[in-house]
Amino acid sequence: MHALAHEAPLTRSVEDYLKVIYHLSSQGGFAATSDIAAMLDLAPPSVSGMVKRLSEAGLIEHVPYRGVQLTAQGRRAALRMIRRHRVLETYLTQQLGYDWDGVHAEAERMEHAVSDDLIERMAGALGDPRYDPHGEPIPTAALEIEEAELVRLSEAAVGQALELREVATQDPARLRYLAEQGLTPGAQLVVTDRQPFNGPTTVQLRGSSAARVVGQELARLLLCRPGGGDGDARA
Amino acid sequence: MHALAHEAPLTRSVEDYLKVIYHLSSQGGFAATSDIAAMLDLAPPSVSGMVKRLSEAGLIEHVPYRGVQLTAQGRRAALRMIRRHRVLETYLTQQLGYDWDGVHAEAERMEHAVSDDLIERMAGALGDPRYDPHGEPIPTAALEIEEAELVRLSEAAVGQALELREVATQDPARLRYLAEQGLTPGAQLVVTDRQPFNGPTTVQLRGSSAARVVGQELARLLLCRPGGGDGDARA
DNA sequence: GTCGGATATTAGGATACCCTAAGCCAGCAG
DNA sequence: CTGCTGGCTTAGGGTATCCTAATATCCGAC
Repeated sequence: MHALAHEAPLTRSVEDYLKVIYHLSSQGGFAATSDIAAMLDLAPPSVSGMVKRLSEAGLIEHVPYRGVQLTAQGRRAALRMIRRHRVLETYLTQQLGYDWDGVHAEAERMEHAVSDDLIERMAGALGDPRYDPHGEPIPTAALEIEEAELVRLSEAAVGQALELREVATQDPARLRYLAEQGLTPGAQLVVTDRQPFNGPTTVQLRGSSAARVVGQELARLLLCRPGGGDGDARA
Repeated sequence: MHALAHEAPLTRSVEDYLKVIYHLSSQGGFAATSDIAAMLDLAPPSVSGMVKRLSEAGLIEHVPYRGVQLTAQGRRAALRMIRRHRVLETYLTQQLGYDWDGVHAEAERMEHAVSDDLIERMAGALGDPRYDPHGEPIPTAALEIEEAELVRLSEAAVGQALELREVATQDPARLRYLAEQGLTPGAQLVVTDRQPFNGPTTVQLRGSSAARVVGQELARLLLCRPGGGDGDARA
């Protein structure tokens, strides 16, 4: 009989913690408290305190001096916030004229305030979108999320054809620059060159037949699906 | 040199207090702390504490044992919240299919979370509406609000032609019932009868040629403009 | 003109969250 | 295998908001 069925509603802080823990632990297993602190711009002791509360609430598992991981319950709560955020970003962009680089902050505040009902209405009005403006997959209402096999542009082999799928930053300046370069989700590209020692990657943009040189920092943010759309791609 | 130009951003609680103080003091001069407590569903001492902070912040004037009034600054902050709330209600109703009786709670939460920019985008998308779904006037972006001369249906003279302008409640059950009766803003009506001793008012609905009997409690919520629309009305 | 009850305020405490400063632990350097 | 350093946690405060219980004030009834 569902032990903690009626949890108290989560506070804004808790929702934010869960979201960053989700992101930090999505690759490796544990999220370090100092990384959580850095992401939320808090002092590490504040995180230790919250970590205790979260693990008492059954939302995370804490291994002292190692880090934290989400429980199933915590993961659900995190995915719910991610769905909210991404639906909001998509709605604000498509319906209210926000730019993809300015929409993050607004969604960040709204995601704590709106009802699930509103989110579903927005999603419905948009035809249940599967990706947000940055190309990130939107969890379904049932909180299932697509786990795509994406490679960072910084690691793609020279000669490979790719489709740009995700731009993994919310920084407005970087987003604006990348958009100017035509590097938005859906862009078809071929890696034509990479300089050694973490040097820049050069890509050919299909459609515009233009070349772009992308430094390593930005190339790491560009998540691509191999075999982009045409050319020799077959697989 | 604008003394307190850069006030700290107001908290949600403060925003809520200012809004109810605005409503409570809009008629008479002072809002009583017990009335504020009742409206916000708080214990009176909590209000006393907040009242002290608000008056230190220059948002209200407090006369001990009498009540509070908004300062010019507090009034501006209250009107800003009222604009936000009413724009949100209008947007949610017109763009996302909310009913006029269900929209209040959603707007109540969102009004604390969204940016002014979003409010103006929503207002723009709606063509800068002047009234919300309940007929209440929406303050302009410059925070000017229409002060209409409205009479309560419960006090209108028998025989008078009226236009229903505002429905002064947010209670979903009452709103739903009134909508079923065709009593929504814009309805044209004529008072045909009133029973004594705070008895019900009977109105004739133009257009539907139907009669409605409205008890005193509800009739007090229906704010009307005299000389409704047609018939002998000329003024 | 004083008493009593309603209303308001002060006193004292709880919670959730944040911080800085001080102490603890794990694992690598030697 | 010992000691140091950096990351983590505990200790101790601070703010904002709420509460209950106790006290103060106002005002109409008599």
